Parts: sequence; structure tokens; C-alpha cells
Amino acid sequence: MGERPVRNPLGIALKSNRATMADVAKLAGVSRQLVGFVFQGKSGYSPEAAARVHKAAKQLGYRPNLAAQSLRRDTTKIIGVVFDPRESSPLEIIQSLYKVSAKNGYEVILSAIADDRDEDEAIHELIGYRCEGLILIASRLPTEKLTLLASEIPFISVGRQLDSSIADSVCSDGAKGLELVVDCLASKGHTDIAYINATSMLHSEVRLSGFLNATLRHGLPQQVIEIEGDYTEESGAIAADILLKKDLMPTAVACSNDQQALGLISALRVAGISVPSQISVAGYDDSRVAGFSFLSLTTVHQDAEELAEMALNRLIERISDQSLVPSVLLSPVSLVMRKSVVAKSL
Amino acid sequence: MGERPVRNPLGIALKSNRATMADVAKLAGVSRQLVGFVFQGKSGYSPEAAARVHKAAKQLGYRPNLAAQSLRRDTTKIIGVVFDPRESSPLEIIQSLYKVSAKNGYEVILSAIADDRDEDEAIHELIGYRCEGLILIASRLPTEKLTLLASEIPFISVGRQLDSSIADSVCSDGAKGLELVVDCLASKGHTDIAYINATSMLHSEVRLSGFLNATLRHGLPQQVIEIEGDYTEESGAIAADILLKKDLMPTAVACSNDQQALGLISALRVAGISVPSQISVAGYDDSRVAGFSFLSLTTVHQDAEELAEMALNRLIERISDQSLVPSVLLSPVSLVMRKSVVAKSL
DNA sequence: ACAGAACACTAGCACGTGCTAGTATTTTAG
DNA sequence: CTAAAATACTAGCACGTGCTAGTGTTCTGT
Repeated sequence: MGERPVRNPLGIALKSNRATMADVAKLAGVSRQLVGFVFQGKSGYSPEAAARVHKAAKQLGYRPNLAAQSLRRDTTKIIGVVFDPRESSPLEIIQSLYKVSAKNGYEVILSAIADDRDEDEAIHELIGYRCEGLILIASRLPTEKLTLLASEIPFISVGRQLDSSIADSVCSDGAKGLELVVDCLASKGHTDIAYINATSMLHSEVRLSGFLNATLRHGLPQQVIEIEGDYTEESGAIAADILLKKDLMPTAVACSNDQQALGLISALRVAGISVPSQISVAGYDDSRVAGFSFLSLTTVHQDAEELAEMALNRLIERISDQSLVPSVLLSPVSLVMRKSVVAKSL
Repeated sequence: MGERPVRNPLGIALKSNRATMADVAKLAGVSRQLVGFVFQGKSGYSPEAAARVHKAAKQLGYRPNLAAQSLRRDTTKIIGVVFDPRESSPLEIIQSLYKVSAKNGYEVILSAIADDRDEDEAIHELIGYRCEGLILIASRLPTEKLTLLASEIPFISVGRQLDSSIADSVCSDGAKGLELVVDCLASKGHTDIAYINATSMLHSEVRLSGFLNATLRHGLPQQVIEIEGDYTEESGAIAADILLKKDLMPTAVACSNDQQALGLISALRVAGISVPSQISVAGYDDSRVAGFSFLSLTTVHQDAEELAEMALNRLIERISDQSLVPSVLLSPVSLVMRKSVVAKSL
């Protein structure tokens, strides 16, 4: 049952004998086309026929062949997502992307970057599946390659802000986020506030500008700790070392992201500095770590679902009208107050 | 150029005008079949023809349509991978899976679990792509569903040990790992060792048995802290609370995994307990966090690449011979000594 | 010089599905 | 009561590729 003729000269049945529409149709006693209509939710068949089709499909364990669908359809309805599993922030966005895509009738195919698999390769795989558009999460591709890619396929950069001469990008409003942080710290009486700037990160400039704006507005000194590293726990630990060597430590520190804050706080605690009683620390991202009871990090919240929604909606717009002028979209941010920031002790 | 007739009655060109083999063939002045041979690396053409094909393909930006390939091939050469981006351990395995798959001529398709997308759905998508086999990372499916799935498609469970009446599984040798940890702690003079057992995790029993074996062997008291939670930082923090309430704290603690150890250590430090000078802590997984300078966690190392290789090799075996008797594979483990474990202070 | 093999290529069907265009049968409208 | 319209289906091509079976042309060995 369910067997199909095998053309293989060796007589070995290579093809999996998974049921096709034709098998379902045969069992249900209808034409293959009707099975297709039923599965596409179109009209043009009786409830009885539909019931028989569903029953037969269930009995045979039928699943539509997505490759065949994508091949035949005028539009594949597939969005490709490139991400780096070594980074934690993309993961929350992926969650939301599935949700938002389903709502818009799109399928998602993920393509990860790995040690011996660069972004180019990940992208080419997705193009191989004839994705209608790509979402590049925290892309590190040089701008020239992005420009080239934009001429080949619609895409949007998430988390990395691009010059609008290149392509669409969405990220959280980093400048605004850091202004919120500084406002909060200032309102708690802090006047000696340091910002940890990891220069090798792509949106470091935007966040730095927010810090500088806010401190200027409050008439505070602008103390920036430059780190060559990236947004990892380790760079936070390095920043802690620098702080510890100072004669006078700031009373509050704004970090570039939550992971950095975790590293900073942990390293300070190892050195015997208590957070928050001796020094207040704020993060950025409101990632999973921020909620940990032992951190309870005051941080800038970016709604992953809203970010995903903005990205996908814009991408869908672009797919239907490739002549759109690229733009930078900023998703709104808010401050989540937790326990890592307290009023300055006198 | 590159345009193809559009059958759409509205006259809207829905199909992307991405080049096909036929386009390449036309430009190169050869037949479509020859283009196929060239791309499949088969013999049967002259170097000159191949050069023209490659040139034309590059000029047109040709990429093979993976959907068409998968549809037409007798064997799709696709392995499906189900993972939960909310967990950190799968991510290192995914990295390795790409590498190992490529070596064996398989394509990988990822399918993530999300809030409103359960494991069933993730699996069905992969079946839709006609994967030849599945790799379920840290699956939480009930055993009945797994048994049913095994009759439908070859798969292997990674990180969750299954009864060999169900299906293949690979995980690190958890019992051995904890024996290594206890041996190490005992050799440093620790006699009062606690194990944090997160009961809701799937392989907790195996690791616990290793702890019990080793402590028995060393003639040590068997102090197990039962936590209802999972292997997260938060459950480590909960364990820390329990420890802190004790009259006499153990001098060493073995955790179920690194994340838990991070939570435990952080919570202890907040409470003013110094790690490792007052209490030694060991983890499990040798994940990214273990190497952080402020943790420097002694932990059990599982080679993600070896795990991936074992899983894929076994899966490929099963694909070619579905009658294999399921087995449990244990990947070797080793202890990575860092600074979170020190000799017991007198 | 001639058969056979090796080479360089082309023809045409098939994979499983979506789409448009049909064909009966039943229902509705005037 | 007849024509038109709606319903419930079926027929057949097409998507881009892989595979087997060809067809000519050039090389080999005797």
C-alpha cells in the first residue's frame, strides 16, 4: 500500500514511500485536484468529499511536499533568516519571526552561520530555496557586499543599522535607549556616570551618541570607557578591570548591552565591590539574563515581537515594490527598572 | 534579459526572474543537461564547455533551485534539525552539525521551536521538506509520540537519552562526567560535596547516578539538593538560597550544568560567599559561559563536534537500514580544570 | 582500414504540486 | 419551462531539476 513504481535499475526502492496527493485522492475516491483544493482551503467541493479527503490524508500520514509547492507556486512565500547561533540576541527575534510570519502567510527558513560556514554561504542557501526576501540578523557583511546583495534580492538588516543608501534596516532606538538610562541614573542622584563603549560593535556609535546627548543635557561629565572588544560578558569583565584601577570609581555605569553588564557586575563582585549598593549598573536589550534574580538588571527593553513585526512588514512591502527607497526603522524602547540601579548613596 | 513568459492573466510578473539552468545553457550555447552535468561535477563534457557554463552562470547569478533538486532527486539528502533557541546548549551542536553534514554530503534544514510553535509543528515542517532523517535536540516530546514518530521517519535524539525500545539517542556520558567531577573534588580534599539535582530535566537521573556512584566509591556522604526547576541560572540561584539556609554549607558543589553553576555562584557572591575560596563549584557542558574570566568554571567537557558526528553517522546508518535496533550512544567526556575548584581550606 | 571503445554532448520523461480551463450536474431566474 | 448561473468536480500543462537513454564524433588497437 502506498507503493509507487521505482525506476531504479538496481531494483532498490530509494524513494521514500511517503504519500502524495495522488495517493490520498485514490484512497478518497476523488481526483488529485480536489485534494489540492481541500488542502488549499479553496471552495468548489462538497463537505462529504472534503471529509473523505481529510480521512484518507490522515490515514496515509500525508504531508504536502513543500519543495513541490515552492517549485510550482508563482510565489514561494518563504522568508529566509540568517543568524549566528553564537550570539544570544537573535534568538529572541527568531521566536517572534515565526509568529509574525505565520500571521502573514509566510514560511520561515533558518540559515545559521557557523565556524566554517560564513554569511555568504548561509545567504546562498536561502537564495537556493528561492526565498522572496531575507532577514539578516546582526549581519557582519561589509557594506559593498550588502549593496550587491540588495540588487539581487530584497532584504532587511535587523539589529545593524545600515546607511539608507544601501538597504532597509531595523533596530531598536539605541540613542533614545541610552538617554532613558542616563535620565534614570541622573534622577537617582548620580552625577558620575560612565558608559562602556565597545568600539568594535556596529551600533556602538548610535548608543554612544545617546549617552553623550543625555549627559550634555544634564550638564554631567562625559566619562566613556573605550573597550576594543564586542558585546560579550568578557568585555564587561575587561571594563570592570579598568574601573577598578581608577582612583575614583563612578557611582553608576551604563553598559552597551546586558551580557556586558553581566560580565561587569560579576567581575566587580569578585573584586569585592557590591552592586548596586556601591555602584549602580544598567544594561541594554532586556534579554533573558536581565531578569535573573542575582542580577535584576535595570535595562532598556526592546520588544522583540515589535522589532520582528516591523522588519517583516517592511520586507513584505519591499518584496511587492522593489523600487522603495531604503529607510532606517527604529523600534521604540522603554526602560525596565529593576534592582541594579539605586539612588546614589551620600 | 532573463525574462520568461508569464502565464498570469493579470499580466503581473509574479515569478522572480532568477536564472535557471535553461538560461545558463542558452547563454553558454550548450544544452541544459550539460549545465546539469557541470554543476553535479559529473564527467562527460569538455573543459571549454565547462568554462563557458561557469562564466554564464556567474554572469546570470545562477543558483540551483534546491526545491527542484529535492523534488527530483531519488534522495533529498536533507537532514532536519529541531531545536529550541531558548536553550543555549543546542547552539554549539548546530555549529558542528553543519560541518559534519557537509562532510557527508547532506544539507541541513533548521526548524526552531517557539512560543506558539511546538515540537510537532517543527517536525512536520521538516517532514514537509522530505528530510531523510531528523535530529531532535533536547526533545521534550512524550515517549508515545516519539515511538509513533520512529515508525514514520528515522530520527535520533540528541541530549536526551531514550529507552532503546523507542529510538536512537546520543548524549554525553553524564554518569561518567559526574564521577570525574566528584573524583576531582575528592582529590582536592573535599568530603562534604553537594549535588544540585534539577528533577524536571530529562537526563537528571543519569547524572545523579554518577554522583551517587562516585561518592559511594569514595565513602563520602551523599548530599543531594533537589530543585524542581530546570537547568537554568535561576535554578542555580534557588539552590544557592537553599545552601545559604543550611547551618553548615558544603565545601564543594557539583551542578547539573554550567548555567546552573553561573546562577549558583552569582547568588552566593551576592550573599557575600566567595567562590572558590569559601566554596568550590563545578559545572557541566563546558559551554561558552564556563570560560568567562569571572567564572573560570571547572566543568565537564563534551565535544560538540564529536557528539554531532556520532549522531549524524548513526542517523545515516539508520536511513540506509531502518531495521537497525535502536541504541544509546554515549559520547566521551573529560574534565576541564579551571579556577572555580580549589583545594579544601583547612 | 575497420571495429570497438571512449568522449562530448542532447532528448525526453519524471518528481509532486498549483493553476487555468474545462465538463457535467444541480440550482436559480424570468 | 427554458436559459443562465452556480456547484462540484476533473484534465492537463507547468515549475526547475536529475536521471536514463540515446546520438554523433573522435580516439584506440590490430
